[in-house]
Amino acid sequence: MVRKPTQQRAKVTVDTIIQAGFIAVAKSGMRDATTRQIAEISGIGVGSLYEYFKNKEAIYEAMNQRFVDDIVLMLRRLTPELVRLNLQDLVELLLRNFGDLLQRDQAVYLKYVRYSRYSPQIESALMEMAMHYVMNNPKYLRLSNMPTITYICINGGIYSIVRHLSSPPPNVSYEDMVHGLARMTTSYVDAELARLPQFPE
Amino acid sequence: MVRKPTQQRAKVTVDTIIQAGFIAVAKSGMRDATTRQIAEISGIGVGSLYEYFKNKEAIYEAMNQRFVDDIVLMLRRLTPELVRLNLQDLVELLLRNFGDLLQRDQAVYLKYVRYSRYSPQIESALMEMAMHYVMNNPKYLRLSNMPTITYICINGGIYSIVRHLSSPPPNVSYEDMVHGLARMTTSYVDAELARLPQFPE
Amino acid sequence: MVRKPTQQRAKVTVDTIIQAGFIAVAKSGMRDATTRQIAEISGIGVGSLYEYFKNKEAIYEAMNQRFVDDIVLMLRRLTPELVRLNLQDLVELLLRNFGDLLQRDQAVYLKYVRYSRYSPQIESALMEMAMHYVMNNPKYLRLSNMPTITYICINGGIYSIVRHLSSPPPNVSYEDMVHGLARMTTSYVDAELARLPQFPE
Amino acid sequence: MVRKPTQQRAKVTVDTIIQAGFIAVAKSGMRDATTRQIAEISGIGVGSLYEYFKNKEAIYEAMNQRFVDDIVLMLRRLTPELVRLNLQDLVELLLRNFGDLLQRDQAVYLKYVRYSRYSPQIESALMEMAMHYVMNNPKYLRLSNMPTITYICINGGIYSIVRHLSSPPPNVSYEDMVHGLARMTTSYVDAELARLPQFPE
DNA sequence: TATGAATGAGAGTTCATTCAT
DNA sequence: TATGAATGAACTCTCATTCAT
Repeated sequence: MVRKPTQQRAKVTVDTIIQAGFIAVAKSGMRDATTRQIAEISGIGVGSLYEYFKNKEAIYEAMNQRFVDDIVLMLRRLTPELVRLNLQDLVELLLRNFGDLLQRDQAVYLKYVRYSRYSPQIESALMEMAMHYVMNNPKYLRLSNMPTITYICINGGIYSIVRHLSSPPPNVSYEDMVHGLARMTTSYVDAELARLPQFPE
Repeated sequence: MVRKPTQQRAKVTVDTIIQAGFIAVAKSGMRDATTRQIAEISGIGVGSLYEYFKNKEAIYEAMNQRFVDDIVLMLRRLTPELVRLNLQDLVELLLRNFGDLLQRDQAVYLKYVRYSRYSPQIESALMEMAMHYVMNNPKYLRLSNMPTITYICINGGIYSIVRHLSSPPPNVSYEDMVHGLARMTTSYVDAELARLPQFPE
Repeated sequence: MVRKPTQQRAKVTVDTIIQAGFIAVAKSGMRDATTRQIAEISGIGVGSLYEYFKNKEAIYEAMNQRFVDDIVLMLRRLTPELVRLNLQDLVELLLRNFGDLLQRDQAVYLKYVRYSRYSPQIESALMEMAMHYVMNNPKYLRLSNMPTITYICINGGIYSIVRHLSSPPPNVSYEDMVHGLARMTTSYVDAELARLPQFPE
Repeated sequence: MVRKPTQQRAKVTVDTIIQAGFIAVAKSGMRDATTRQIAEISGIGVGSLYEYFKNKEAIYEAMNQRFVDDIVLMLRRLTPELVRLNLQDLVELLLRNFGDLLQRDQAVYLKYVRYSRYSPQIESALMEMAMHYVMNNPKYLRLSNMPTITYICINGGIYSIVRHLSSPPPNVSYEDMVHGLARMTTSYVDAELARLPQFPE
């Protein structure tokens, strides 16, 4: 208790740098953000950056990891609740949480997401959640083209929301988007279920 | 008649540079593509680049314009045919044409699209096409939330296709994507129509 | 004749840079000479350095090559004359020429030689000369320990001269050195000859 | 009596740092050895380096001093024995001791010697030894060009040995070197004696 | 006294842009 | 008009040195 644990001080500094990285990228874009800029925003010297990260690329990698971790964490936390909802509510809750994540902290994630490479970890977390959902709602088990449906709804949904948040058009509100995407998903899934030969739900 | 008019020679050189720009960006990414590289691919001197473009940014802008123009041109050409199709076929034809455009010339557009900013011109062209379609298929006039539907289907559809072409997952084929997106669109639209109070079609 | 050949202009610039490199190293030492300094002395921009050399190390390598080439050239030019002299005169002529080479151009070579790695090319050129000499003076053929003698006389001689030129002691003149090294060589060789069993020369 | 006097503890640390300096320079060269590296090898913190030395340069100076001291010490210890030997044996004994010094402790001195500036202290110690030798062997008193002879034999001898140890050539053994240098010295000195006008020994 | 995290000047290097030819 | 050698601002990264603990 006398002196601060080295471990923790370093952790804080690393966090500060990563956060500064997001701010710099949000401000200047990934291409034009400089190590000096990141150092300045962090409030530390350029040299210190290199005490914690091998090089600039390593900062970007840590940023990406942070982003991915935050999304995965959100998904894991939400899953127990999601699996109990109907599809419409699931999509709405998911999108709202996703939107909030993107917009917190001056929307740095929203601005960053443009530069982020697609992460298999996010993919896995989403798949895991989907599997839990299907296990709780076995009627969807009959859908043979689940992968396609999932791929389309997830990618289309995420991108639509991101794009909408980034530059919202005048005639479509965020509420419209959330409802719309939820309805798109449910109607698509229902239509696919309806096409199945027998035993309609 | 012996030598080509200056105007046209210049046009050809500009085209060459733009095409070289796409190749350079496809190869090195937008951040790492250099003017030297573009000049080399073009087969002209670095200095000459600046005869035709104010600076590097101007080349990127011209590239974006070329990309946008090609898409808009494709849309305009396709519209007369599209408006006569049912929704399912419309989406499929549109996506196939879009996919072809992205993949031609060593898929430079596909690699470029990651860096392209969203264009209101493409938006307009799509809206225009949609309007023509609705005028030819008046039943859709009753949909009050057309903007939302369009926004979602267009953005979601385009992004899903781009992502799929860029890194196709093992368990979803391109055919699956095209059919799936078409079905997603139709079922979504049909569901919205079904929700309308009276006079079902 | 109308325009300067590109080849030659480049050659001149490369030479200028190499020469500037020697001046910079002479002034600041190899460790503290900077690319900026070399550029300034050359009278060209920093960037231009990299038009002609991959990196700083490449400049140092070119400097070393230049140094080696100059010594080898001197040796080759001198050989026909040297082989006709007696040992005493050979050593004196060689050392004087070597001394002049080191001291020309503000003695940049003399200051540089401290940092130069030993070159097999110089070694070869000296050996070649020695072989020519022995062929013209067959009595030395009887020396079985020629390699040792050569190694000692060459290394010892060169280093003594370099050190003397770099910081001459008050009580030994350059003339003393030249004579002394010549006499050292001859008496050493003569002594070795004298030790041989029979047929004194 | 329980804990060592501060004075001595400091002495030990200084020694450790100097030794670490030699190891670092042997490993990375004088240009690329860093204070961090020296601290690491020492097993002490970077900051502590500056408790004992004003700056990096001071460490290098202490290293040089240590090197010089070791050589001078060796010379002083050897002198009583040397002055009783003939020239041939003197040179051989001296060179063998010098060679051993350079090669002990992973040959750090041998690797360091390349960077060491020439020391007047070593010079003096050698001169002192030479003077003792001449006083014990008065026949050499007649040599008027003693300084030149000494300068040449010492510099040439030392450098030849250092270079040979650093990269031994295939056809000259260390024994060859020691004998050769001894013979070179004796024959040179004898020849100079022989040139003197009268009273041959 | 001992530490090592923090510092920032300055290193090597790149590259969009210019301009004499 | 076409060129590419020349430029230098600005980048990433290193490391001798400091200082709060």
